[in-house]
Amino acid sequence: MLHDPAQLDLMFQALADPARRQMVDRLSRGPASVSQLAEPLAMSLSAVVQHLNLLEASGLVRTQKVGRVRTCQIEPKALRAAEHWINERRLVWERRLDRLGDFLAETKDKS
Amino acid sequence: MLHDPAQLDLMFQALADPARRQMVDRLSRGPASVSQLAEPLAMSLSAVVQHLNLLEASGLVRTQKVGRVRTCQIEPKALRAAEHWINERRLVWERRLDRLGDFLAETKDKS
DNA sequence: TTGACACTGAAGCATTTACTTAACTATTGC
DNA sequence: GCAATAGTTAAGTAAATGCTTCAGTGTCAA
Repeated sequence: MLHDPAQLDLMFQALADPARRQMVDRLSRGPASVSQLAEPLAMSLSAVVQHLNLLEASGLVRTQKVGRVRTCQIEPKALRAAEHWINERRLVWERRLDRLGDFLAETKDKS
Repeated sequence: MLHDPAQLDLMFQALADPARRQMVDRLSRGPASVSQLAEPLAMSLSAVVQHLNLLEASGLVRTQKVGRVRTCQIEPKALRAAEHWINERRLVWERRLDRLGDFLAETKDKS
């Protein structure tokens, strides 16, 4: 379910926005309420809630409401999925380059 | 220069689109021309060029034109930068959880 | 040199995004 | 109870995005 392309789509889209990345950054240092998340951002609380909803839909952030405060925290599994996608592609490419290097070295030896 | 926030912004934004991720995926398996990139995509060549320009501006893809064909390839350094951003945040969070776990285990011992 | 090929660029258009404000609900502390 | 707090929801809007089509520009091959 974590490698579901639709979910991956939501995650990368969520990470595409600077404000949302700032929120993720803040949350990486520990849980926070909606207002705490909003504090450093130059936008209305409402806008922050909308960003937060996206982050939650993407699976990157999990929240729970106790009383009137909603506490947010990072979901490292989701982060790992995005990380994994990138890593995979990079490795495929780099292995390719290695093989190419080996091939060139070999043909050079034989010349 | 790779951790320049503006560049990071462009990279995540570039990765947010499914078509562009598909292009990166294709390129991870080896270089390709614009038409080759376009082939599996259900959109005009022109649209593909526009996506490609974004990918190039983000630093994720490098291209060079020889004669009339533009050959594209992945820039693994850029991929690594995006990967690194995510990894960093995830690790900070997970280290936090570990410390919290240690703390809880300790206080439990003392009870 | 002529026609096909591989793009490129500009203009236009529909949709989505990132906000805003304003009105509202549910908790909490006094 | 009542005001302040914390968040939610809806509606509206301006700008950005992801396309399209069409009219090019070079390059190559016969």
